[in-house]
Amino acid sequence: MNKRQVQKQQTRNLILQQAKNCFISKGFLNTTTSEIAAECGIAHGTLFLHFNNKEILIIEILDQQLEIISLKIIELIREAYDLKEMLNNYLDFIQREEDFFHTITRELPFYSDELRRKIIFRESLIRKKFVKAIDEGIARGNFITCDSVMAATFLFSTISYYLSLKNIFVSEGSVIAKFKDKIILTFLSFLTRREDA
Amino acid sequence: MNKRQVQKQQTRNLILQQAKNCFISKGFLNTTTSEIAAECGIAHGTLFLHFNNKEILIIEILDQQLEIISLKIIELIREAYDLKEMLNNYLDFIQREEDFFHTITRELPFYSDELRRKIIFRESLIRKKFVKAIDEGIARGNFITCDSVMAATFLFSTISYYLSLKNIFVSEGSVIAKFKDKIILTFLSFLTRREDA
DNA sequence: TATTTGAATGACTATATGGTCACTGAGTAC
DNA sequence: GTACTCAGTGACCATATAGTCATTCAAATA
Repeated sequence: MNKRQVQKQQTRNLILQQAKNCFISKGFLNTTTSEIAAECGIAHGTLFLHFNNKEILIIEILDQQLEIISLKIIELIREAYDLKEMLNNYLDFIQREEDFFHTITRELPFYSDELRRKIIFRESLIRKKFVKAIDEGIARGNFITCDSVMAATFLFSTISYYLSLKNIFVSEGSVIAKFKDKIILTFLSFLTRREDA
Repeated sequence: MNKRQVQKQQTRNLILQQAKNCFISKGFLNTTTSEIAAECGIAHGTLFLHFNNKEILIIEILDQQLEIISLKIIELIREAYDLKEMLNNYLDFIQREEDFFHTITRELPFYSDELRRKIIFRESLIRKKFVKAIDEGIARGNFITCDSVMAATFLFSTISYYLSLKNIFVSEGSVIAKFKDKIILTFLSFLTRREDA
């Protein structure tokens, strides 16, 4: 690569980096291309030299982030030895990247079909692990018999609910931190079969 | 009321009526004031003669609708003799007004604080009825002991989830109709204590 | 009938924002 | 060293949309 190509690559990376920061803190919908350019210290027009339009930029960043994040999550889940620990690891991770998840969850209903499909696909991979864990619990007789897919939907919906309306529940700090224990406890009490009492 | 006052009132009502239709079918955020005016067959400026700004118009309509709807729901719930029937009545009603609920649920995270507070408040009244029903079930020994508020959150989150992402689950028709039975069945199986099997 | 009132008009403004393009100047190729 | 290339520029454009205001004309009033 000659000087020019290196420079171009650097600018491209700079845009991706700054855009990611903007998107995470303000959301995809509320970040303007001018803002991103300003944040990078480049001209507004330069941005469109590297990315034909805003949507393409968003998709590239989202793809990148989703890939990284979903792999990490699946890794964390795999390390767990039961549903409780899986949930713990999962929620811990979401908490660490809460701004990102807050943005995605809140804006999801407004994304283009393509963007939505990408997000839902990644989530479905993670969700499958939970469904499998529930199925195993049922097979072992530890959990009540129920529709495991629907059970997972109850779980993921609840997490999404807290994430998307985060501002209602906490003025600052993490919603997930605040409700993690209760979510886990309640969900497990839903599933767990008790003979006693 | 003289002719002028009558005319003014009629125009005002016309705006409220048409704006409501627009808002329900397209959402509050995606409906423009010009559209509403066009739909009413009045000049754009006339709208601001009756409502100082868009937000005020939205709030008035939302207040109206929420009041009507939440009273009806509470009525329907009261008629039910157990949680299952409550849920059935509740979901039937949501299904009938699904466009409205779809819009509200999807856009909620983007509303102003005031708008959000109004919606959440109404929902909380309905939610309380369910919490109470769960508490009674627990007291009677029919339901497992659990955090009833959290249990209700799982329920309402799941309903919101299907409503807000409706387009993913059905290309046309009602999401609620599609998932109603499964939601009820799963939620009840979560709560119900079983000694058998 | 003459004067005042006020509902309604619609052209206009202000602002935001995604995207374009003619131009510049440093880097590259010969 | 000269001609060419292309990353970068920033003024500009198109569009959307909430909100304003001077003007109009029918209704109310005296």
